[in-house]
Amino acid sequence: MGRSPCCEKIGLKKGPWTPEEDQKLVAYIEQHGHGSWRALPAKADLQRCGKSCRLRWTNYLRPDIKRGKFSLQEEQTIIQLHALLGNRWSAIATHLPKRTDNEIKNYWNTHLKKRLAKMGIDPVTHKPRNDAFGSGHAKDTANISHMAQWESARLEAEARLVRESKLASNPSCHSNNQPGSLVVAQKAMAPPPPPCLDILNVWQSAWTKSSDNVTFQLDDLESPTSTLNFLDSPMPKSAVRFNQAPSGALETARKSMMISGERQIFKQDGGSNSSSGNNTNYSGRECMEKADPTSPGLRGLPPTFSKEGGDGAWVEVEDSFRAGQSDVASIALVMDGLSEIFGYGCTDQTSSVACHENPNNSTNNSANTSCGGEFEENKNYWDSILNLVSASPAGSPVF
DNA sequence: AAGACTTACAACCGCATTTGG
DNA sequence: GCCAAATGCGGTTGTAAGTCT
Repeated sequence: MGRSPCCEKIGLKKGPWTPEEDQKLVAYIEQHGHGSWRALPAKADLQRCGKSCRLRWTNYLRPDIKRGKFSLQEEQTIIQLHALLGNRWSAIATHLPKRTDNEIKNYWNTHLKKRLAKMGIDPVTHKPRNDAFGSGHAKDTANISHMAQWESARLEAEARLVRESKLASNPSCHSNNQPGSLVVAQKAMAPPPPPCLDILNVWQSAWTKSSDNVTFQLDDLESPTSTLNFLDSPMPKSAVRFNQAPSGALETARKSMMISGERQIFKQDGGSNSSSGNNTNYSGRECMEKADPTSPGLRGLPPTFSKEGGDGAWVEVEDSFRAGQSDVASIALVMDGLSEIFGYGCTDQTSSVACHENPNNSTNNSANTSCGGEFEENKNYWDSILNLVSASPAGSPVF
């Protein structure tokens, strides 16, 4: 299907916006709202395409945008969320109130990425370079990068599911508390400890050492003989198992991972070529239905933030929340396909699941004791992630 | 002082996804 | 269900400002 240009290119201005143009755009939107972006330029007497107007508004002119230097906390948030989410700037931006995805992306590319690199940390994997598997061979590097991407996706999935389980277990939020998502969530509760937490400590230390708390002291971090106490970052079990994954399950998981829309989840899940998904308590479809925001259990959830400006804000919240729920559903599909790949079927982790499916079950509690070492070890990590999520001033439901 | 180089970031491009007729 | 428009998103580019030589 051919794609028509977003606007008539001829006669439309490009490049930096002038104050007059800004004024016209702001005045029009304040008076009428943006409505259709495509129709806006003509109505606002602007020689710009609608897309350009939209970008100018969302990235620069919107009144609820904070500009200026990023704080230490903002930097740490970006780093931590980037370790979880990768280059998903819009998702990261929802945790940084008044910062746009474009601004965060630029800041990452021009500041944070370089600093991490100077610290000897791979900004893609968030792991120290020249570690145990840093052989330098291109093939290995590619594998590591690939595995890191999957690991990142998995961490993201787990964070979402844990959050979902929190919601599901909160009776004040759910009129009908459904155990399904909890079961699925608990199934994902044993991630490897990420190195980013140590990185953040170093980051904070560098800020603290900084004389004026404004200039980052890279010199403190550059020495190859630094005493920086990075984790050893052993190859995660899941990553090791990655290469052993059945190709069918891998392909299903890959497809699921790409999915973000509910309709496509249906298509994929309902398709006859689905080659996995029989080893979880709830199928992706079932979980997706549970995650449907129109379902009674989720409909009662109130929006968690609002802003001046009326309906548009609420729509954003609703959309964000809906996206989060569909992501939970897609993750359920992923879990179907990845349970083998990422080792959820391994003894200790499934034990953890069993431990938490029924907290009142004494057998399971004892299982928790015996198998819960890893679970407990990672509890702090997840507390950190959840604190980060829940501490968002906007309280926005990103996951 | 001037040209080369670097940095920072606004803006653009194009693909993916969603929406509505 | 199909199609085109609208919108979202991430990667990339262009350029002004700052710094270096």
